Amino acid sequence: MSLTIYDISKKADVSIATVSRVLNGSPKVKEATRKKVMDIIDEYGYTPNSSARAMGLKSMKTIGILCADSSDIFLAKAVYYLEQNLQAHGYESLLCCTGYNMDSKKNYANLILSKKVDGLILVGSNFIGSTEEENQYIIDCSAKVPVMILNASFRHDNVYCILCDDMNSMYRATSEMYDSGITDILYLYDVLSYSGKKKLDGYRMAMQSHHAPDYEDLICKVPDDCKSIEAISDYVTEFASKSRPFHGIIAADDQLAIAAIKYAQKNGISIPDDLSVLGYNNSILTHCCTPELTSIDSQLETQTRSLVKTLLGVLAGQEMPQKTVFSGSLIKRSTTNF
Amino acid sequence: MSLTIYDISKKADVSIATVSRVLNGSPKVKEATRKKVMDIIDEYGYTPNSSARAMGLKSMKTIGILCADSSDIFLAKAVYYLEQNLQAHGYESLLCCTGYNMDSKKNYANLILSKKVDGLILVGSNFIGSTEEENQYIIDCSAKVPVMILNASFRHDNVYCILCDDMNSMYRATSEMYDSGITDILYLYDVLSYSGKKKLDGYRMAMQSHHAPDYEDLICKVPDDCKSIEAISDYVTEFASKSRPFHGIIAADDQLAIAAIKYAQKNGISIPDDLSVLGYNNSILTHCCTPELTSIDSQLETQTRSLVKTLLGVLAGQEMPQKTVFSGSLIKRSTTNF
DNA sequence: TTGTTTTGTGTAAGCGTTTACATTTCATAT
DNA sequence: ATATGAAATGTAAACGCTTACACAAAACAA
Repeated sequence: MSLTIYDISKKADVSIATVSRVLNGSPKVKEATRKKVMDIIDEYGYTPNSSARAMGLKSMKTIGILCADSSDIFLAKAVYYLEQNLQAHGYESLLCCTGYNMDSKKNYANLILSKKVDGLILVGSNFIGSTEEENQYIIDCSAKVPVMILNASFRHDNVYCILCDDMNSMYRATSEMYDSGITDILYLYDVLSYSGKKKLDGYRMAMQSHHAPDYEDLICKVPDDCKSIEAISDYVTEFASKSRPFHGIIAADDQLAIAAIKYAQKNGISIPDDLSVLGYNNSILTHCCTPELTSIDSQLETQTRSLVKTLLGVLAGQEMPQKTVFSGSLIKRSTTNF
Repeated sequence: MSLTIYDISKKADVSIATVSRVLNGSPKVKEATRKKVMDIIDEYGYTPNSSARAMGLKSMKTIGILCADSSDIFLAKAVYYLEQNLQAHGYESLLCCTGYNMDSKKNYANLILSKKVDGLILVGSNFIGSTEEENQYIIDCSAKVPVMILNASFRHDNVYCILCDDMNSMYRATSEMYDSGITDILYLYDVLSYSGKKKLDGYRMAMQSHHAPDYEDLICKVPDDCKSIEAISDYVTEFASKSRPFHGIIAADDQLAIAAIKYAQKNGISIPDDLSVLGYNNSILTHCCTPELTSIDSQLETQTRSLVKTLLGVLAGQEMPQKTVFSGSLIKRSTTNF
């Protein structure tokens, strides 16, 4: 059995309060005592029990992280950065992957409602907005702990959002492609999460403001059952066979963009001469294809740093901005000419 | 402030023991009482405090997961599967990313030694073997909780290993390439983790058993500072300019293989006609390049399922196999001819 | 009825900490 | 020496839960 603070106190011939003080770096301990206690601790290898500690402190020093699927390249990066940041500030993280089917939200109910966490981070915009019930859920959580949302906006007390201005980023990127002379741009997306909607809005806004005709015909939604790159590229092929010609594809994420590249390659379309392709997220996938993929970087690392900073501020009782917006930047590679 | 079991007991006009029993599904509660308590709980939205619960139960129902970098594609998948499996069995997971620099092992010391976890999972073979001191660390941990190691072998009491027979997988893949007529095969690797060593051994063994001449000259270690795909492919170009010709590249993981493909493309070498390329892990990257990458699948999902099953068995006091080995399978795509 | 199980519920101790408050020790000023 | 206050340490309650044990109620047998 593990040693307790009590065992240490006896061995060191002091009270448990003193041991606790040493452990917590209280200034009111004589140097000699501190050393004596520390020596015993080192010798016997005592480590505090954090459940007990949590009871005493009424805080777990733990943050819950909810994300749909931590094996998704983008989300995995986000989770990783968050984890690193939290750890650097003495917090642990409790990861919980909810999956995309929102009805199984009881899954993560467990975590949050067991309220051992001091705060909650929702990673990815797919937590927002599908149904009223879901939003209510976030509100309920925010009643117990501060809720941080990465990559989506949600206005409510005790809810803080850190995000990239996806709409604007997409607007600018689309405009840039348009201005370079490509006026028939296909927009490729799958699920319409919060940020998914914003991106689509950005595309639409850009096309509209350039008076592009009938761009709605070039908006291609990949069916839900097309998950693999191959299936997506097949779907694009099918879509292209029925739609009017296009010379640009803007995809809602890098994986879709890769599928677009595959589509072009299978159909003998040359990139970027006959077709420009643009991805989103600037993930490692951009380097894996040939030509390498132009993509929009949403500054994920900066966002996560800001998120943790905000969260710590909130936990410390400070007033913090409820919404922090970063702007994405276009990383030009070889699937585009501009 | 959150409600406690005490509040509920008063509202329901029963004792806290009864509430606790209801909560824990004890059979010795009258149906009427159970309903009364449940109604109150639902009405007021009580949720148990898991720190307190952990103190009572002397178990956190939490498993610590240690991995170097959860944003690595392979590790992220592993972590995800583990998380899912644990959750399905009522356990939570505490993720801790240690980074690759082992001297900062104090980082994860925190986690384990705070022993709130019921078990520990080490994800990835880079936890094993570099130094004696590191191994000692694992032994120390295993004295407190069962230690599960994914993807590496380590023989010790209370340590359980689940892994893929990387050596054999690599041996078979190399042999298959060799037998297809490609006898000058370059082996590309970066860090030599436990499984990294095994893979290299497998390559060597295959080359040796086929009496391939001077294959040691074709073993290419990427320097530690070559992290990006681009840097790696440049390094391969440089290596190739000095080495004798080769017509196959076997890489220790998919990312290295992608870099190999990039090398070929930059130098006008046609894949698979002039050069066959083989990756490892069968990650999503295999679908991103053109031609698509032949790779070895190490059955990660099966492994993780087995790991969790073993862990739960150990926690339940059952006798469990200390070592479970799966074998990888070659997934043939278009970077190879065989 | 009375005694004997069986079943359901309550009481209280314990889990390992933190910390307000009480107490002791010690240095300094008188 | 003695009083005084500061510094160091100890005592004990609290945190919210589980559970062994004690006890009461209900069900059954005689």
